[in-house]
Amino acid sequence: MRNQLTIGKDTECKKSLKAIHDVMYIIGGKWKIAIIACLCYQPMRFSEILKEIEGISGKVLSKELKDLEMNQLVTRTVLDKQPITVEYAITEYGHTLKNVTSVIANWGIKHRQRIMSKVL
Amino acid sequence: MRNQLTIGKDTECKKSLKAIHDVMYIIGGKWKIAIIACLCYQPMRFSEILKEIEGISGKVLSKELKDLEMNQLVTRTVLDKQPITVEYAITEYGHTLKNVTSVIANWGIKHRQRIMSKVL
DNA sequence: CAGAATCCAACGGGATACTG
DNA sequence: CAGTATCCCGTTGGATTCTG
Repeated sequence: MRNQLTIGKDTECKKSLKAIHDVMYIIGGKWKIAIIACLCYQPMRFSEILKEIEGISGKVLSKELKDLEMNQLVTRTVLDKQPITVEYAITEYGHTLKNVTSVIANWGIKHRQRIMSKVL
Repeated sequence: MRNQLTIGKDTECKKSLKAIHDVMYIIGGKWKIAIIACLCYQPMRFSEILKEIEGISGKVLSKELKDLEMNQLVTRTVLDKQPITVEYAITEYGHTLKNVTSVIANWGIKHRQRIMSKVL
C-alpha cells in the first residue's frame, strides 16, 4: 500500500480537512471573506459595504451579514431610525480572521503579478 | 463625510478586496481549498481524494480538479491504463497556497476549541 | 479506475416592488 | 436607509448509468 509509510501524515491531513471544513461552514460563502476583510478596516453602514464590495446584491449582503452576526463575527448596531441607519462592525473574535484575510489578499496580489508578467 | 479622514485606509481596503476577489475566482469553490490542502500532503489518485474529502461527489471533484489544473495549481498524470489510474499532485505554484490553507486550518482548530469550551 | 453523460431536484441569486 | 417579499431563471450538484 502506498500509504503504509505515511499514516502519520494522513491523519494530520484528515485533521486539517476537518478544520477546513469547519471554517468553510462559517466563511465559505461567496462574499463572506470579502465582507470580513472590509469590516476589518473600519465599521461600515449597510449601503457603504454595498458600494465597497463590487458585484454583491443587497439581498445577498443582507443574508451574509446575518450569517456572520449569528457566528459572532460581526455586530449590527442601529444608529438612527427615520431614516434607519445601521452600522456593522467586526467583533474581537471576528478580528482573529484578519490573518486569514490578509494571507489570502497577499497571495492574490502575488498571483496578479504572476499573471501580468506572463502576459507581457 | 465620515470617510474624509480614512481615504488612505479605504484605498487599501479596495486593494485587498480586489485581491481577495482574484483569489476567490481561483479557489472559491466549495471544495477547492480542501483539495489543495489535501494534495499538499502528498499526491493522490482520484479515488483516494474522493475518500479523503468527506461529502464530495465524483462529478464535482472531477470538475474542481479540472479548474485547478487549468490554473496550474495541480497536475494530472495518467499512471496506467486498463484499469486507468490517475495521480493528481500539487504544483510548485500550487504549493504557495500552503500558507493559506494552513492559516485557515489553524483558525478552524482554534474555532472548534472555542465552540467546545462554550458548550461545556 | 477515472470520468463523461443524463436526468432532475434544490438552491442561489438577480430584478423589482414594498415597508417601517 | 435597511431591509423583506415575491417572482423567476440559471446554475449547482446528487444519483445513476455507461465507457475506455
